[in-house]
Amino acid sequence: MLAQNDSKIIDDLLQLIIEGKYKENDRLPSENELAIYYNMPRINVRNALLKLEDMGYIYSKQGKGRFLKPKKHQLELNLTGSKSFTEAMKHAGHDLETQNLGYVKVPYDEKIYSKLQVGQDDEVIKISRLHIVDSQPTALHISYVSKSVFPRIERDGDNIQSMFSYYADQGYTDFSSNKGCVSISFPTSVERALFECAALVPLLVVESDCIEANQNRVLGYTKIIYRSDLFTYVIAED
Amino acid sequence: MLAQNDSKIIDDLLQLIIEGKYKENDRLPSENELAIYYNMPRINVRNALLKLEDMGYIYSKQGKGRFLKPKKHQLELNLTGSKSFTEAMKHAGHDLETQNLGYVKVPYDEKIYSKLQVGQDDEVIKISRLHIVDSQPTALHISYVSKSVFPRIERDGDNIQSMFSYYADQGYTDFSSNKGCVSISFPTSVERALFECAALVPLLVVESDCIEANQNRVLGYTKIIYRSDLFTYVIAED
DNA sequence: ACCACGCAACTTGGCAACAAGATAAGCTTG
DNA sequence: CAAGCTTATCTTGTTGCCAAGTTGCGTGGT
Repeated sequence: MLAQNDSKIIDDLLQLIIEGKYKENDRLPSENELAIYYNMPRINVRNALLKLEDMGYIYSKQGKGRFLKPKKHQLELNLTGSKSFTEAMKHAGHDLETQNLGYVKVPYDEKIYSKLQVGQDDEVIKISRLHIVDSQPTALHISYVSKSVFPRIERDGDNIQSMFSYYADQGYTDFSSNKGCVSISFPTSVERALFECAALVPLLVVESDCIEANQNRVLGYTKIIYRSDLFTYVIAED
Repeated sequence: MLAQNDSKIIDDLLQLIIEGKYKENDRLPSENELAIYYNMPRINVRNALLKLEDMGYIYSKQGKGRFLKPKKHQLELNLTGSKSFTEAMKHAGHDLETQNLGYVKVPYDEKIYSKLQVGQDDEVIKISRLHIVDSQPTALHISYVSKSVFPRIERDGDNIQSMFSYYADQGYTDFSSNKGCVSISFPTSVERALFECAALVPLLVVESDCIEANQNRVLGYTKIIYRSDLFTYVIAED
């Protein structure tokens, strides 16, 4: 599909949307109107519009039409900041709720076990929390910790809200998190359900270790998944 | 489209692809095979596969089948680094070529003019360069400078390879770039052609000012657009 | 005059039938 | 026997038709 047949219409509509030519919940031109205007079969127009819907820009109602989805207001997030996500959101005056999604024992996985610097005979627990900012699910924190470092994790797992607080509770007071690797991915259907987002909304994934300062021991490995369309990320010192 | 009919198949295939169950250029199951397996009409399977194609994971050949697209090897890029993109790539031992895509005078735009701190009567020039790393277009640098700060820009515009070098050439030796705002977007058809990428490959956009240290004057405003699937971004000190 | 019903003209949603390209097996012909 | 053509059967690509939901207008009865 080198020369795509629906790229022109996507370009045009996207530009109109980004320029703000449509207001929230405005009706877009119908499939037939666009088909006539661009002189192409309706199915191509339709595919273009479905793509825009999957990207999260518009929604559709059978029998009525297609409409501009209200734009979520953007949160500002400092990727280089030393503040945790929780602190940063609260500091910016947002209403924050954290849902603990429970924990599971993960089967042996080379990448995760080596990140935690534990042997294959150790047990690794995965703890997931969903952060809801101003009633909007925005970030999913997935942390991996080993049972050897946190023996009581299976008792505490369901109640943890912030990993950093838990580390401190367990006696690890001096630790640092090296914000590490950033990548972009698309949501799985589970993530899509949690974030209440469309299928093609890109996610920004930040992976980082948390290292205890004194003994240089790895406390945990955390993957933070952000809905990329809700944030403007900032790279700068605090 | 709350309950999507093609999400299961996308989930499954994406997991198989990411886990590496298919080798490069391996043939995936045909539309009919998947339709029978998932017990859904072929068109739904087809739409799912087209989505994967647009995401850049697979390619198709009429009459033959669908195949796993070879994965580009990932470049490492330090977002917080003080090195310029050019320096960073060369330093990592990559073959780098920069194509100057020419310059144009831009019509008045509030955001750009205010970023450059120039009046509406000033002229602003947009200079675009495409960076090709190991024969692969990877990043697009778009810089805006004003004619009042760089009077000779229209003579030099076509030959600039690196903005930083040009700033230095023009006598501005002490300047700093605050890597600022990061966001994710999708390519326009022009960008898609330049990057030789699929329609739904997310782009990572980094916007930054360059400020002259002595007089605190804004030299230029630069937007760097990266193909997000070619990089693993790193956030850390050099 | 006014209300109710129905029909017509729109909207998006879904799908089946057909077209076109590729490949391999089998038949025909020299 | 071998070369070349045909055909059957795979693959993906395209198109057109009909279903379903919504709205509004017009008509007919009260």
